[in-house]
Amino acid sequence: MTTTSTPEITPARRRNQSLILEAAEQVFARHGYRGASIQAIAEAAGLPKSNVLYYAGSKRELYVALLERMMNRWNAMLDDISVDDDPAEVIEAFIRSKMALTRSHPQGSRLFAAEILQGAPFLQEYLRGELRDWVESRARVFKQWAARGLMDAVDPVWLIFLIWSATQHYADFEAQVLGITDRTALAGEDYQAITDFLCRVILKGCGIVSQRLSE
Amino acid sequence: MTTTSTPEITPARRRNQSLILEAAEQVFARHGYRGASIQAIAEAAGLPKSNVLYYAGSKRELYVALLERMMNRWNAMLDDISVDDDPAEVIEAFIRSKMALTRSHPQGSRLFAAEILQGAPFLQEYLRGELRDWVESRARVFKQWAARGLMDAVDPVWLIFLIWSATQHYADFEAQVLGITDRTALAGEDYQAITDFLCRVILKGCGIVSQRLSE
DNA sequence: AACTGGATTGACCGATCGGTCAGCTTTTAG
DNA sequence: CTAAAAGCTGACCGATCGGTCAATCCAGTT
Repeated sequence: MTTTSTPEITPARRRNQSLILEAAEQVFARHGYRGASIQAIAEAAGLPKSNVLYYAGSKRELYVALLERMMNRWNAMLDDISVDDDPAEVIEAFIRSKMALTRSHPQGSRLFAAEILQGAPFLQEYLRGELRDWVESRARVFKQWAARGLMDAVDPVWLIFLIWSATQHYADFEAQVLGITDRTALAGEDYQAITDFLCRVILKGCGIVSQRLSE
Repeated sequence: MTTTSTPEITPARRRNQSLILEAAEQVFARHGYRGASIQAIAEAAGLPKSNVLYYAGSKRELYVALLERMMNRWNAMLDDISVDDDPAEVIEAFIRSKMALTRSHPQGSRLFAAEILQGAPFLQEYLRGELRDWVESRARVFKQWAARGLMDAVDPVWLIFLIWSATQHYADFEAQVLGITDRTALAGEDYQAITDFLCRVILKGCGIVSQRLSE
């Protein structure tokens, strides 16, 4: 009620909350919901366990807050499309923005993967609601493009899953990618090369001719 | 005495070991190493906790045994190739066998994913050794094919990751796939359609002309 | 100086964790 | 048959789990 209007409400509060969120995202992503312990999160944040619970409320609330933050990032990426758009542009932008999300928020991506791996107990509703609707609306446009001869008549849903999986892979399986390529981290140019590769193969593979991707 | 006329060496032993392995694979895949509890495994197997430990020895031993079983399945899939082989045949067989593994052993695939998600603490050596060698040998052949004009000059390692991720997705993200497609399980014809889709898009996307994939 | 309301944390709770072990039952060997 | 071996499991152990709480701390305000 009696909110201090103009200045900073709580200087240290935001800092600690941010510390906790980042630490929790890391631990939940690595060990899943059950495997994560508040003690481990507290140590990663450099705070006592009680302080983590003071800000987070409970383990469940903390986990849900992290999922919501990640789904907001995800939703911010999903803009609408129309039949009159250029398939090449739309699908390339789709691949690039998904890859950018994977790259900018690898922990969040892995958190999402861990949630799905354990059967999506907290995201069932989102998957069967919002996300399904979004996929179906895209699928309809893809089919219209195919009918107009702008791309091959591939199943749009499998295509969307292909793009999701191929990009998501570089967050979820980072340990494998780094181990096999003998790196300690993927550089910006690596992400650039991978994104270009995926755009090229997927667009060509679906018979989408792009005037912007020369070669 | 009059129990079995069949000459099995250990009747109940194999049965219980099998029960435990299947139950453990399910629980480890869902909740990761730390999140899995022996109690949960025991309940899934329908045995008392002590009995699980009697056969498994320890949680770690059980987990390692499951990883080894899965890596054996994986290795059984990896046959050698030569420059003189047909790229279309080899890569299509690659996609199909990887998809068959995903389909026949989804729990094992998810177990592998959970292991990689937590930073591959038990599989580091395998990834940086055997598997890296295998990828590099394949990569060399792919490059030779490209030099001979049999396929586009794409980076072979990104291509291998594309195939792995696109197929692995249908085990690891099964909950998402089922939620979005409004199914309770993927049917055999679904797997058939997805596999055909992936072969078609990836082969075409890499500029590999196959005489067997008509249309 | 006294007051105050949020921030902080050590101590503690019952539940569950992985693992041990003594003792029971069942199977096998002689 | 008996005895030894193997299979099995309830009871229990110290450690850790998520969570609570009372006590303390601290920056403003009066």
